[in-house]
Amino acid sequence: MFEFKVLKKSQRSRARLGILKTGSGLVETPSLVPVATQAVIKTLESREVKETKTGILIANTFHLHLKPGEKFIRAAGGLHKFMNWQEALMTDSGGFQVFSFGFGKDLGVGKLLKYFPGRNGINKTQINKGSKPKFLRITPAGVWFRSPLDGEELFLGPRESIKIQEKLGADIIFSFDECTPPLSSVGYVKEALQRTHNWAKICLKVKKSKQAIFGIVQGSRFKQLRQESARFINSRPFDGIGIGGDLGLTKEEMKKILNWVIAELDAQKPRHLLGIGHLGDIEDIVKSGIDLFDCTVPTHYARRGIAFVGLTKEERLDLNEKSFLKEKEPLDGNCSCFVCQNYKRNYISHLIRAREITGLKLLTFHNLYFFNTFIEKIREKIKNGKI
RNA sequence: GGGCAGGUGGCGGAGUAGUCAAUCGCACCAGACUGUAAAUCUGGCGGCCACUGGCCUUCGGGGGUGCGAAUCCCUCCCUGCCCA
Repeated sequence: MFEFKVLKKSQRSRARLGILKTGSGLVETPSLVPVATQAVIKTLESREVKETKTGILIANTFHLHLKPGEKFIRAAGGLHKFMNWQEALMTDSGGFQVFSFGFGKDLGVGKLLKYFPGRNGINKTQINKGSKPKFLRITPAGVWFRSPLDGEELFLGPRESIKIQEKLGADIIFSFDECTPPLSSVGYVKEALQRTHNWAKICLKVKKSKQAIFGIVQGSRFKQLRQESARFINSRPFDGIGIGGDLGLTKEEMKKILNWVIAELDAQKPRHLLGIGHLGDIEDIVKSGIDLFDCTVPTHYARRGIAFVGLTKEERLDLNEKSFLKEKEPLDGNCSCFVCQNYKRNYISHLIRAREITGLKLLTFHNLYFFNTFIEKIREKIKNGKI
């Protein structure tokens, strides 16, 4: 069962308020989708995740295929049962790993580039037509990876990804794509886009389950390719649209790219922006018309000791700093999360500095609650016609 | 009282005459992290400045020998271990 309903469209932007109905539960949109790569929000158990106002998670095909293997998860009754998460659930297809274990690893870059031409010895374009990553082999049929666990070769293509995702049994699955790096030439991206589109067709064809499936738009920072990809993916019978790949060098460029893509999409389909979601990005992407977005920032930063706080503008506290040992207030005086109601900065800082895992847990809990509350307010703003 | 070992920057610990303001680790400070990497990466870390360089003050205290010492000599103080 899958249904998406737009409840309200903003008059001031492309922002919209919606509701996503899955077999496992309702999700109010716009919504953050916290990342549970290994079928867990690191440091939290499912009941705690729910207490952070999270209603949907995304797990990862590639990682769960490697460990423990989809057959164990299927035998356990599927991901929901396996991880005791009865709410909505997505699985990412493994397409991002084509980038992160491929060119991303070779060049030591993320999908958002902080390097600029001429600096750090990196030129703007390093991936040209015919370029090949060192550690994996991209073929028209799919991708040969080397297992990061034992070095064994393994093949993941559209068929494999869908079969695995069917066994994992999330409510929403993604088509297998190639996430291109931010240093790609137009020639390379064109080539990769061919593959991604071809794989999208195969994914639709081989899927037998009743799971909803989202196609993924690629095309990097190139207008023609983004538009072409958006039209293509939009024209296929996907239940929703994912937008992936790199989104330029600046926030302005990201907005521009989202506008190119979203202008081509049917309004009734949900749009999921893959891997973006710093606090400072959220309002912008929502205004661009994004309904769902997954991001590791709240959870990943938590494990670096960073708490996100602040009523109006984003502030970060680095609890590694010794000075917090003196502070007797909660992380955020305006936050009503369990952590802010019960623990103070001094103690959390101590836990982080002492490398106690509970510190990571408290920050993870707070950050997720904080992000979800932030987005709740954005939904409120759409409802009230403010954005 | 005697013997041995040793005292280096916040801590641990290199260096044992010039290339030493002094390797390195920890701690500390600053920055980074966007379809996850359980704690990572980058930079700084004596002071001052006209800061791709220069100046000043440092290697337990004091005094020597050298053109030149954290490094050699004398002396004092302190620490650890062993003997009495």
